Amino acid sequence: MFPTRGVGGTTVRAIASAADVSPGLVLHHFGSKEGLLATCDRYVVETIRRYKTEPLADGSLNDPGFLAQIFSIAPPILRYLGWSLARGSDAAAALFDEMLNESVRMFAVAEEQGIVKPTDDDTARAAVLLTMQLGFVVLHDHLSRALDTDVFEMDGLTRVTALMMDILTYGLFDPVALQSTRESLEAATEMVRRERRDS
Amino acid sequence: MFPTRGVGGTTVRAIASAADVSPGLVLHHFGSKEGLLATCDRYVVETIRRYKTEPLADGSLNDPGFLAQIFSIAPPILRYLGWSLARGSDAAAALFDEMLNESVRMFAVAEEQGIVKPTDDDTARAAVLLTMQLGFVVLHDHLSRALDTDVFEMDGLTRVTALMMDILTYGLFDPVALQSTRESLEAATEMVRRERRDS
DNA sequence: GTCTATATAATGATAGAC
DNA sequence: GTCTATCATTATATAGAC
Repeated sequence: MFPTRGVGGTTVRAIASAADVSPGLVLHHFGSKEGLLATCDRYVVETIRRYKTEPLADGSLNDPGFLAQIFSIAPPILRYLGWSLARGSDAAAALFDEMLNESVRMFAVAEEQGIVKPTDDDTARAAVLLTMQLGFVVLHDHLSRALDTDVFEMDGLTRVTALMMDILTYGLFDPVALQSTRESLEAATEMVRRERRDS
Repeated sequence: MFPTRGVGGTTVRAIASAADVSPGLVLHHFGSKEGLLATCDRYVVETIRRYKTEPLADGSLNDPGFLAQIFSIAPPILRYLGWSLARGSDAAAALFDEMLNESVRMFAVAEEQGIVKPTDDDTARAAVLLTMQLGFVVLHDHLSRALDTDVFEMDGLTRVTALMMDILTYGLFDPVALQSTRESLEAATEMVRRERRDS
């Protein structure tokens, strides 16, 4: 209910009623609404941790059995994760950081093997990549609307993953565009710096 | 205040106090808290629309003067946009759809020019790309933490944009990994389909 | 563990004066 | 346009019985 109605929009009463217990019991267990929220955050993050972190972090979705499991639990868990990541819960932040470390480590290995080209900015590259990969988890609603499929259900998830891997493998922008973007960025930065210096 | 404290956590009183007016006046103007929220949503989306949509949608950041402007207004606007996109406001959804259309159109042109290779799934590719590009807007907090810079400020924004363009131009995964991922996905999908058929 | 009943506090919204 | 005062509602949380 939290991702759907928001934390303010989700009342203890509604939770209790959905669980077919009294509001008092909910508070008795979790201490407070905040306590319940934190427990939910931890539960979801733990679940994902348990089902392995790497597949999302490095894109190496390579075990069919594992994937099949993912498919079955995915929708509600992913929905909550996206929401949790967006609001910046402690648990989600910790998970993000773990995934980033994992990713950096794997890139270091891949670089050594000459599979990816080295950068002078590894952490940043891995971090940007991670936000790109997690983008669809957070924006699943918009993506689902655009594709007219629930991207957290098996078919949608497969389709999106394949598309994403393809983009991240071959790229799709023109090198010329990249160059001109770089130049524009530099020019703009200079422009602003000068303005700021002058004032 | 909405992106920072959430809609439930932002009271009309707090808003009024920040604006140095009475709570009554706020409600008098916007009718209700919901009304104010919707107005904020529209304002931000309108602002972005005015400062052009394309740069985010297609990555063609090519006008230094425009970029310089963006830098100056970016932080609060982008923060609100990310939040708005994540909670799925109507205004943000509309903006997403517009950006997607724009992107699809540009890809069609680019394909004709042979700059990007054709796909059998254009809309989906553009949509996935868009969620990847917007990922950092929604996850800016985590990215900023990882890079130890505010990615909505000029320097961070420049750095992230350059990195993202690079990834989207040259890619960085190994084609071998792509192939094995595809096979795994297919195998997993088959596995689940069989299971579902049997039960 | 579970419920009912209740305390307390805070919120969105309204009414009416200036 | 703007304020003050206030209402009515609703929410979280507590206390105590079973």
